[in-house]
Amino acid sequence: MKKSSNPFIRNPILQILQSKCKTLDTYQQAHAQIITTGLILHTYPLTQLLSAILSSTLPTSLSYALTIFDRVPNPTTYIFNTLISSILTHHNHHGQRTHLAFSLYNQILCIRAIKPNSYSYPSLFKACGSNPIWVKHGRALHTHVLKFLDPTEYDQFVQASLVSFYSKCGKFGVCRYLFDQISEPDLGLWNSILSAYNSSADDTGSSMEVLCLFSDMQRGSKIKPNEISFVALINACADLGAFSEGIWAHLYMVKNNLKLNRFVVTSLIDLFVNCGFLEFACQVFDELPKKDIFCYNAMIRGFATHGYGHEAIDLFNKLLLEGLAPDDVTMVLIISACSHVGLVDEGCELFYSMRERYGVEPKLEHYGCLVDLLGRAGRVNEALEKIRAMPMEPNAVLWRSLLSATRNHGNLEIGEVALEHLIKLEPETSGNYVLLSNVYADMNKWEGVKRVRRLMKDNGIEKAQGMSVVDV
DNA sequence: CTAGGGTTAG
Repeated sequence: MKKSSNPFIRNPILQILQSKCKTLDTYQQAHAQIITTGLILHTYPLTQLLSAILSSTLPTSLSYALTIFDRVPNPTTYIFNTLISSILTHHNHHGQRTHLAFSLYNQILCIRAIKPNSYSYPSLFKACGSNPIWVKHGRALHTHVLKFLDPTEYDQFVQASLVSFYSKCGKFGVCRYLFDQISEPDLGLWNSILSAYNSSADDTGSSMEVLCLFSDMQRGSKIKPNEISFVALINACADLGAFSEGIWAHLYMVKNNLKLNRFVVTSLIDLFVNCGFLEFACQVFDELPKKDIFCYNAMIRGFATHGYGHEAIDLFNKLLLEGLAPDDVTMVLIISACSHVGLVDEGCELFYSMRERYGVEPKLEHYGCLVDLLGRAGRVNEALEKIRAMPMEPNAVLWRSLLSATRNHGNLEIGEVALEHLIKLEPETSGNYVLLSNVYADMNKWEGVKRVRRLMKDNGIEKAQGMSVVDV
């Protein structure tokens, strides 16, 4: 009933906008008609035009929309809100337009006749959560919510976006506090708290918490979990290795006709891989019609961690054939898969071509793979050269990888170099001193042994029990 | 009246 009160809903010009109009020309024609018919003076048609332009793939869409907007004499909150969320959802890759969205929000505050409403906030909180630069602004925005929204406006959308925002900046206590204040959370809110505990997965307690929350949600029985809820649940099961709970989730989804979409399948692959059922992982992977890089990465990781390096590499080639772009994670997985099956040259080749061929900038982890690759193959000198030529500071993982290569292939000199660096990076780890001392002993460098003992004393390290530093 | 939230790997 209420929808029919919108007099513009069946307007043919607007219907053209809502259909697929692809070229700039089409938008300009619609724009011209909206002006000549006077529709431009009405908020709704104007907003339709703006959001159609902003959701298009035209390279000039943002500036075009802003040009139109600049000529609007008295923009309403509704227009601002649409503009803000369209910009954030369609033009905010890498967060480069968050600033623009905030300046539009500020304009709402500056215009005396209007004020923000509950639609103004969710997309802004979402943007603030996705980039640490904007966390401060998100917190400030929270105070605005309390200041400008009256309790009836403070709805589940705003609350869900707040819970999710605080979870992305690691404030899980705040998430829980906000969530517990809500007497009847809707599905979106349940999902935001489930995902919040899901992403704090550094302690297993939070995965247990996801299982508990999930059953709390079901106890009320008013709320039916959807795909998003199950992604959180299955991820938690994967983290805990809770195979039977995971299987239950999988079966529930199938029985209740929930879609095994790419998010769900990725979490199922992790579950099955972590529980040691690689065949199940393959099965859900194969049955997924539209795979993205995340699914592939999960499946490649599955093969690689179970020792199937060649299958991992085959899958990598399949992903390329499908026209998907490998990302930095793919490259880590695939280079280390090469390393594990002894395809040293192939691995090096992948490393050296990753920037040019796949557009992935080598990061510290990739150098780690390279060092591992060369080190396992006994090319210890070469590995050291690579570490020295890296554009960033090598970390302890890298030096340790080199160290273990020197131990497997008997190279005391480079072992010494690696340990010197390890001791600098981790002066607290007594084992490093012990190993270095042993290296010196093996080399008959007794003054080295003495130096290590002095170094230990200077750094306040006691000999660990059961380990002996060679006595001179 | 119209608009907004909750999903992806070491």
